[in-house]
Amino acid sequence: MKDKTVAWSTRELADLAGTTVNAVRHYHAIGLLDSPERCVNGYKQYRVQHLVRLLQVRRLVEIGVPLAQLRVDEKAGVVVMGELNDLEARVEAEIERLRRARSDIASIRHGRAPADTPRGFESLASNLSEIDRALVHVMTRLGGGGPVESLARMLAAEPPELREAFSSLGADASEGLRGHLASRMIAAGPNWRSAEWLRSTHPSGGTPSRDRAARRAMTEVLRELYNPAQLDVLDRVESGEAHELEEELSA
Amino acid sequence: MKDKTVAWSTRELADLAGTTVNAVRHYHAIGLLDSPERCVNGYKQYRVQHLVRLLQVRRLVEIGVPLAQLRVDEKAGVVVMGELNDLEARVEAEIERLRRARSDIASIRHGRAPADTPRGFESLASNLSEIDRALVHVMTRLGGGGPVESLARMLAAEPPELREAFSSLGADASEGLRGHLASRMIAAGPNWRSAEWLRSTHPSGGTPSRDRAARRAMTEVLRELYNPAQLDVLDRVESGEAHELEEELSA
DNA sequence: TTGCTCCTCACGTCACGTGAGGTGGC
DNA sequence: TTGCTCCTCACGTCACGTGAGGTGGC
Repeated sequence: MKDKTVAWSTRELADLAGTTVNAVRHYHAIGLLDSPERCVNGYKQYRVQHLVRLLQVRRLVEIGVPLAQLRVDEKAGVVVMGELNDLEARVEAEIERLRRARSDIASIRHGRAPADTPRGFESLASNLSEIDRALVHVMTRLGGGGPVESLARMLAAEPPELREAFSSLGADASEGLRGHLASRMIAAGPNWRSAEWLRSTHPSGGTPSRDRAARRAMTEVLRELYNPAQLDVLDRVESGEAHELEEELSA
Repeated sequence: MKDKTVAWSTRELADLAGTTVNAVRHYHAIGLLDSPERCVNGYKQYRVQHLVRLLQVRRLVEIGVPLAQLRVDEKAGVVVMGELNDLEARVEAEIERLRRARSDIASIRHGRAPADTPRGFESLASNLSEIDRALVHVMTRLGGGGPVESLARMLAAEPPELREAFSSLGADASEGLRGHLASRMIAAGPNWRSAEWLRSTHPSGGTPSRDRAARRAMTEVLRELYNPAQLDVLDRVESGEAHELEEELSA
């Protein structure tokens, strides 16, 4: 019979294995660690077998194996019930997700943009009104996370004084003012505040019903964010652009 | 007064924002999303303001901001209560952790090693007995995650037939057999089955009491894993090596 | 009447962490 | 007696997911 001169308490075992007493107790609760003998006062007396088992479990946890995939076999010890293949794929996917997050955070910090700025607009966001930012949020999302660069380019190309003029246009702006602003916006290039972008970037990004819902939502959002005069200007810009396109084609 | 011709149900809102109805309800529960008006039948009627708010929250969740750090201000919208600096550091640390995990998984798969093999032993583990693997587990952990290469080198240098001879040594092996095996092991190079490694790799890796506990644990583990004959051989190897060292020094 | 969508609780998940309340040896 | 360590429940965490049980319009 072996001597049993040395035994470890829960804390000692946890320290030796570089983990916590709560983790040890948790592994007992889910059956990954056998109950050790008790001292007269009820204290647990862990031995080498428990330390080895605990180290095996901890190592598997370290590489990301879910505890639910572990079984204990009397002779084989701890057995993993899943494929390392799948585990590696999950870890890989998670790394990719976090890499994107880190890159986005860095861009947001670098561009001094609001924390919720969508990807691709970090350097532009600080120049936008809250309303325009809200529209960008909606557009990028309704675009299905698709090509966001064309929208960013249009935004970057918009002259600041023109953006300011549009943003501050009163709901009761005169016919002349509206017409003038519309002409300036047509001359300045393509209009980004338009559901047109949705049609171009994802002609059929999802199911037809999803597309329809997205376009209807876009129209609703424009109607909510801008006042009647601004909406009128946007209408004129859109039909004006269409008119220009026609002229170009017939030329 | 604005027309209210269009409103979205919970599912429609969730679909537009690319999330789930449960997430939307959760944001209501923790006060991140205002309750919308209800239709006569009790159905929720979400509007543009809710969509914008939801998109802001989702974007912040995407980059990893904990929901507990979000507050809603009537005019400023969603406000982040933490530093992006800290967030970036946390994400960075998590990426590093997962990278190590991925790299370890790849090594384990490549070396066809058991899933719980400690880092650095992936290519050696398949040649070890369960008992030797258990010892490696304990040693790497008690070494405090320190320089594991010297141990791996000693293991790699051990001739397979010698390892086999030691592993299969019966508890009642004769004096002659034990002496012979000890000589062969001394000749083969430094002995890895020894608490000596602990002393060399971390002369003071933690507090003195932690060091003492680690060495005592190591001794206990050896006594549990190997039989009396094997332990006797290990003793002889250790004192023999000391003897050799002495001779070397006096020469 | 059947299916479909919506609603509101209440409880589950995952790997532990955090007290609460009590014991035992110095 | 005070401090310290150990013990066992029971409940908390985080961001939702999952039924259960009921309603309303076609």
